[in-house]
Amino acid sequence: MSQQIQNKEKCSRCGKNNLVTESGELFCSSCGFVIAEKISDSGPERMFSDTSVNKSRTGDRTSLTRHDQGLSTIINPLNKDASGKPLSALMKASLNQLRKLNSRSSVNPSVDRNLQQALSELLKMKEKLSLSDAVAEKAAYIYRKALERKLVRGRSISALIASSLYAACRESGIPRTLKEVSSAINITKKDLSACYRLILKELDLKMPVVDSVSCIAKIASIANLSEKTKRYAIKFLKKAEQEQILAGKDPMGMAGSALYLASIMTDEHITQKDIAMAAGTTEVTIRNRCKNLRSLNVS
DNA sequence: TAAGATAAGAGGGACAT
DNA sequence: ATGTCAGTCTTATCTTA
Repeated sequence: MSQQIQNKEKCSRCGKNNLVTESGELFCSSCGFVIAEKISDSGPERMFSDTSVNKSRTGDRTSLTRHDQGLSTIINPLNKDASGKPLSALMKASLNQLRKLNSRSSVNPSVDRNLQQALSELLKMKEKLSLSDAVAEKAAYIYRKALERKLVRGRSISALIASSLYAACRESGIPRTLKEVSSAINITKKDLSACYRLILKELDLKMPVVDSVSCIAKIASIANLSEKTKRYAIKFLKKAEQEQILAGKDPMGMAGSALYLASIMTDEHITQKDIAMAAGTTEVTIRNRCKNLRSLNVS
């Protein structure tokens, strides 16, 4: 899902004409300079089943705040996914079930109430985590599927909607950690991850592994690191990928360590503590990952 | 003060029972 | 369904340069 979209502007650092947007960040594919984060995705993201097709992307809120007026807007009848590709037969089938659920829920006060509460929580989280509408839409969609599977029974709405949002982030390749999401809605990381795994299992979702390279941009901007350092860090990660030492490791930890080692090479002194803070992990983890990474020869 | 080392504890996956 | 096992990450504490 992480398609790159070319942009016409020039990079303000290297001047080249290679700006792309990916994972909600606008950056230069030549030098890696990040021009803006959290920009709204310019790709196709919604289709409308009603007649008002020409709504501006940046205009009014649409389906998210209209849960009480008509759920049908969120599931378009075209059987296309967010990027406009046709859906698989399996997806079509589940969409049909979902439409049935929607038509039923308008006369089912309990489901309706649940949705209202979940969506208002979702909006809060979306603001706190600075996420795009597209991700929120995706999260709402996942949540409805979870509702349909009766996954709320015995679980808190907060946990379920939070894990839906986390899943949406993962699917979109936007780096948000379990920790960030869980603290945005005041549930424990443990609950969130348990709920997230349940959703993956029950809904049979397949998530891409978090790309540690995309974590680099995030950490580096928090820690104020130079482009040069970032480039070295990416080299480290590429090498690490070849050597297959990335598997099973926390991507934020890997990215943080790569940046740390890179910052030594570029004489850009940053402490392990600061890196760990920026990466949302601990110094110990940074050190352990560094041990793995040090055996690699990157020049 | 920063970095390295060590140990205890938690949570989750794989696998067997 | 439940238990065990190996591997990972986190937290806390101590040592080293």
